Amino acid sequence: MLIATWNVNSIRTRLLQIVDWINQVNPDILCLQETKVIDDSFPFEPFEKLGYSVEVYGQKSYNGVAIISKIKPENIEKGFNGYSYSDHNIESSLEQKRLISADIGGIKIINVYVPNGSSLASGKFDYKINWLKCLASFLDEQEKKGELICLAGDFNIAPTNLDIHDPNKYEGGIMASQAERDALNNVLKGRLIDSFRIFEKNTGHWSWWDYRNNAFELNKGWRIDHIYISKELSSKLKSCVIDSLPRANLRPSDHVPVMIDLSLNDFNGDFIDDEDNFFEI
DNA sequence: ATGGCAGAAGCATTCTGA
Repeated sequence: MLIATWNVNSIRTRLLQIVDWINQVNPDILCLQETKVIDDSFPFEPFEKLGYSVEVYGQKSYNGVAIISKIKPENIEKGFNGYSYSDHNIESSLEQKRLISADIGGIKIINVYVPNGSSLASGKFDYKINWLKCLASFLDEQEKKGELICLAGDFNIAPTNLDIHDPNKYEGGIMASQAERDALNNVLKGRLIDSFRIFEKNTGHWSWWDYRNNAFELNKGWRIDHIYISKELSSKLKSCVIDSLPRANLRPSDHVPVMIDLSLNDFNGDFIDDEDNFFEI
């Protein structure tokens, strides 16, 4: 079962590129972030024509997440459980549309768009840390229920200095601070593992390149898009790849897809092995 | 320290992102 995540930076602007990518790769589940559209205006038809179910949680102009899945998702939840807010200074009525989760093929798929935080001195940074505390509470609740988890999305955090093209320049700053890494580790709590690092121990692998300063051409990127899975699923993990090719498209998203392949005995969909179609820069 | 590039809203320019 192929599970992918992609911050597309506007579903409407990127629609044809996303459909092309689906046709090439044939993922079973695709988690999208930064759809930037209200639910009534989401382009459902192109995905439904390809046989996918579409679940969305969007808002005007900013944020927005969606799950595209061959198997019909069940127990769809949009945002955090109410209890998660109360301890962490986030009003549910002010919630930004950054999380959607569902049960698919026996796994709890949790699709997140973690706030960027702007800079460490910004109020947005406090929001980011509080949002990650809510996410930790949300995962505690899933763990209590005994769920097998796949937590995928744009985390806006480089987990280690190996995940930054120039750590000397950026260490301690936004997306690379100890406070953010601590907050992320408090979500993972050792119960979730970074799929990509099962297979690749070296630096030089990025999922995001700034639009500015020819960052992609110079390969000055960051690895901030991640797929974390329950430890119990690790024996099922066949691969994790970053498909950097879409970043070379005309009018690309600044992020590229990340995808894992899980071999699940009880999965009743198609098994496609597309590893040969992926390249690392 | 700042800008650079991109998208949305909406029609000039501002806000936001990372």
